[in-house]
Amino acid sequence: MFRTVTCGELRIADVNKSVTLAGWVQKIRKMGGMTFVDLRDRYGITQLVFSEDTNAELCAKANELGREFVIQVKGVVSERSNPNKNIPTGDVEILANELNVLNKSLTPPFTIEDNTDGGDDLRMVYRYLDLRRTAVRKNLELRHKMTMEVRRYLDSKGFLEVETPMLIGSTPEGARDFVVPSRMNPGQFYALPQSPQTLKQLLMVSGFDRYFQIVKCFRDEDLRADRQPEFTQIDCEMSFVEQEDIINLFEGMAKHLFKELRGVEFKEDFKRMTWHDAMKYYGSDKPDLRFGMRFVELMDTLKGYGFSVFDNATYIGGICAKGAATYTRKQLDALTEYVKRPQIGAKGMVYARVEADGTVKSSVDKFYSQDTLQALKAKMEAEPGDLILILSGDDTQKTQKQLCELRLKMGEDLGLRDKNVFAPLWVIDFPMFEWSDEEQRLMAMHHPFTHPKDEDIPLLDTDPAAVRADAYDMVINGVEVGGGSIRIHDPKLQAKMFEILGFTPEKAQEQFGFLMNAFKYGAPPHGGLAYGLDRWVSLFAGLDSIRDCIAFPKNNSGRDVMLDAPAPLDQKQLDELQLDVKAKQ
RNA sequence: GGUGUGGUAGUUCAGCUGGUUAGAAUGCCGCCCUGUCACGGCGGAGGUCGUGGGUUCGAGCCCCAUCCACACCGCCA
Repeated sequence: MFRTVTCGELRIADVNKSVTLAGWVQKIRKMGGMTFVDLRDRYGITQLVFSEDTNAELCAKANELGREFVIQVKGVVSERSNPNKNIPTGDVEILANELNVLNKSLTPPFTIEDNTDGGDDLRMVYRYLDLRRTAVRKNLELRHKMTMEVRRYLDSKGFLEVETPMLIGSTPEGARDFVVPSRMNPGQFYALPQSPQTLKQLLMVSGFDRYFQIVKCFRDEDLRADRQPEFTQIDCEMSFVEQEDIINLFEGMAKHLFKELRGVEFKEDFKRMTWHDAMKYYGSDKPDLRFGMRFVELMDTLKGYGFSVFDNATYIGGICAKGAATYTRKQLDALTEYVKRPQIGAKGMVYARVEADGTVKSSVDKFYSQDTLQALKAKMEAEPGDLILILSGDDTQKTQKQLCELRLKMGEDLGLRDKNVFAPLWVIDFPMFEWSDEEQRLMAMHHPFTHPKDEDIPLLDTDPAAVRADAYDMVINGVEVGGGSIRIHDPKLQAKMFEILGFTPEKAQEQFGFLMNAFKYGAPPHGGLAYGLDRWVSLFAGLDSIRDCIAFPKNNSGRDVMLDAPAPLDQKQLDELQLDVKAKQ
């Protein structure tokens, strides 16, 4: 045994015990005749004391230690004369009588502390050192706890965890696949799953009526702070259920997780909002409901008064920022610049302040009488001290998206996006399809197996773009933490979907024949959902990036800077795979 | 594919209108210090200013190209 106790467990009650500890040297404080060493492992920090009076030779040895040396210490637990209230072990220290250096260490390139001096880049290169830091380790501990609670909850509800293969076939639709060449089948490729979607549906056909899996998924698309090329889903599917059953069960799971991991109890049902309302009032299919500032449509109020920008607009919308009338001209100009950035793309912004006396002062005063501005105030339900911000444009959806960005920015600036406040909701009734300019055809908004709303099925023939789906997303604080749908289990309806999506019957058979054939053998009605584990954990941990809750994440361009992957292959490997690599342009 | 921000000591950053020997903090090394816990004191070492080119009497600073990182747009059923 290298140790009898960890560095986080000794207390005042342990005084006079002889113990052996092992861990990393966090810090050495030399005081002349005595030396203090902070010994760290993942459980905590324990102070070791070496004194010239007691053992000069041992004290000299301790003075030779460096940061991150791995050592083993034997000694006696003793009460401190000066306790440290900041750490749980602060009442005791170890009077060392034996010191073994198990391994030396180079000086690490950054400090292993909560407030490290290391930048993101460097910490990723030395991720194994970064993971020694409490702040990062806590995130992985939370992740562990979360997967344990998920398994506990779903097991209690009768779900079976079933593994599905990582090497599967490429499917059209959706994201770009990561592919793996097959040596035994030259010129052919596996694809890594974007999700186990079709496999879990096959499990439903097999009669596993409650399935789940905590599983890696792979999508070869450009990355963001909340997107990794490989990420983890809590993937679930159920048979003999309707949308309501799924929503209830997984809302229950969300509540369970909030309670167990954050101590937050939701007594009420989560809000539900149709996709249509989410777009209308928030300009987003994942609205952040931690604050108000709902959009108010102002076409009737402001159009037709000679202000050509509004007169020519097909959409005019405003938000009311409570108490923000104190914004200076400089701040308003900065906001205007913000929405005019190419990423947002607004042409400009109109603002109106409600003064203390109730009058409205706007940036377009010369076009509008005070009466009209008072009508604006009434429509916006604005009060003295409020600031009204207005965007307009000739593309309703685009303008609403811009207004959404402005709303989020104002929410941020006014401190309304508190990380310790959670506002969950279900967004329901998604459109079945969306038009793709690139492909010049309708694409499935969720995926091609999504069941249309029964009452909209007739529209499949007449107006497919108007069809709504039995699809639902769970959104918390403006983050899509999960989503799912009722699936089609009728092969005829599925064939019709493929037809609308532009598949010939032959192509559909080639790509999805396995699924459609399976459905011929008695597919139960089924549906499911997948939660994004990484997003949940980062939400619970209050992180800005999901990278911080992944042990070994990839950077912005999909590289693992620690392993230096991806990398070229040896010619020998390429030959085996019968692959030719084009020279880089 | 696009937009923006950044790249200076081991690390995090400052560096003015282009002008002497490029600074601070922290880390590291040495000496001192017997109750520290962000210990303290004194001293020291440490630089391809991302890379390549250009403008200039003179470039960390200006221009062009390029690489890398981060954020975002497109993209991500």
